Amino acid sequence: MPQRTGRNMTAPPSTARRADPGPREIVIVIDDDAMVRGATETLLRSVGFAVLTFERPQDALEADWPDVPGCIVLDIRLPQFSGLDLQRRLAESGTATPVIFMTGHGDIPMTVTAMKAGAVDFLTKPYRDQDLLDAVSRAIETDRNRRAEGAALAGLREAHAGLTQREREVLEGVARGLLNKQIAGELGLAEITVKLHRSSMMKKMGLRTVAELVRAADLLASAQTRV
Amino acid sequence: MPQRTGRNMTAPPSTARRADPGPREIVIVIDDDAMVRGATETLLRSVGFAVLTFERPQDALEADWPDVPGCIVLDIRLPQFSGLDLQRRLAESGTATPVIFMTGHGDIPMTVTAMKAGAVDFLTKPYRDQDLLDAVSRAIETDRNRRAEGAALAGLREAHAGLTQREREVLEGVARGLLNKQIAGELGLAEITVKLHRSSMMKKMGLRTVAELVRAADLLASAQTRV
DNA sequence: GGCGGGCCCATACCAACGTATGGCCGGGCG
DNA sequence: CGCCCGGCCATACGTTGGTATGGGCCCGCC
Repeated sequence: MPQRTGRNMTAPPSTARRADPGPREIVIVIDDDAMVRGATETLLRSVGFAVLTFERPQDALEADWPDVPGCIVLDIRLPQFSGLDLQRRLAESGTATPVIFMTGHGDIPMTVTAMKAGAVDFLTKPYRDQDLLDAVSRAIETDRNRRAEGAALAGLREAHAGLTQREREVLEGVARGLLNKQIAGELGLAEITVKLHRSSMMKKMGLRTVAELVRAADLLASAQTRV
Repeated sequence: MPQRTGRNMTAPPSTARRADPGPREIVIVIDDDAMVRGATETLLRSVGFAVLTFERPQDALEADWPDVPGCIVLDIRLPQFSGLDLQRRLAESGTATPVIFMTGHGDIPMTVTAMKAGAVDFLTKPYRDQDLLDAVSRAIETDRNRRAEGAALAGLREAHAGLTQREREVLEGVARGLLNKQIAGELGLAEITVKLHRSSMMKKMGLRTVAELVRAADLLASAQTRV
């Protein structure tokens, strides 16, 4: 393989504005210590991860990363606001990228808070390189699964948004296992009208069987209530 | 309300062999320090929990607790084997009762291991009484939900076990959204035969709609793969 | 041997589903 | 204004689902 310009990023030489196809996997590293940032970046790059480093968590929040599987590695003690704050803010902004904490002087309550908030791992400095690599690999695998589910859900939500109100009502009735006749009764419609909405709804949602519809409706409902 | 014999357990004066209706909620306390056991038991009883205390984790494993919502509170450092071992053994034996750790001299890696293994909380001594009570309340609530789901699942599994092989095959086909005709083709049967198995299966499973069936089948399948 | 249960199939009938076609209404839009 | 679209309903027809009834086969158990 020929060498690229300078960095070992796997990006085409075309436009360099934004990460277009982007790297395959990315690790966001946040630490106020430049030495740590450099060492961590070197380590992660050596095994093929793309890396973005930030000194301050605010910078990481404002930057937009490539939309590929990844994870965040950060010290729990950081300038401005703590790693726990960042974790919370990320969750609030809908970013569910897995978070790995590392710290040299953390305490147990802090650890418990971080883990309960969904951190996938918590490393104590000094840690072995392999420990970080293992944790990052697991976290990225987690993110990959999360993204697969999220993509399916996003497609469903988009299709659901394209439904008319009536179609949504019929969808809900079918998912509850009601007969067309019963749905018609609830909505004050004729049975034939329900059939029409139902047929149109199934087309728009790309569903072909009641089984698919039930699963899709449950996915939408659970995502609704979780948020 | 008249006072009972001596203890403030809500048990009828009939047979005292085993906890028949049992207390409403139970907390298992495991600690090698008799003072801690006593103090913790007093605290928990004062707010209405039933409490069982054990000095050694082995005792807790061998004892059988009343089958009511509850949780386990234990020190992470214990004689014979550690709290982490106990947590693992409980999981292996199918007991998913929530675990709360408390410790005076734990370290972060230990905390991380415990949390990743599913501990619901991790208290550091000295803790405030209220912290323990809060953690216990949350854990019991978790257990209550887990039990509600488990009971529903157990009923499903029992019904599923009562099906014949053919009925299970038909169930699986219906859950995949296949037509009776298609199921018949896959199984090399006549369509009418599939209808008969299907009808019998729905009766045995206590299901009345395809929607219910799909959800039941998915629950069974997910529980299958998780174990 | 009889008896029950699982398994298989056939005929028959009704209910529910799905689709097509046509008609009516109201509102937004070029 | 005409047109389209969403919503509503009707008739009609073919498919699928659900149940009942009756029959046959095999096997284990009392």
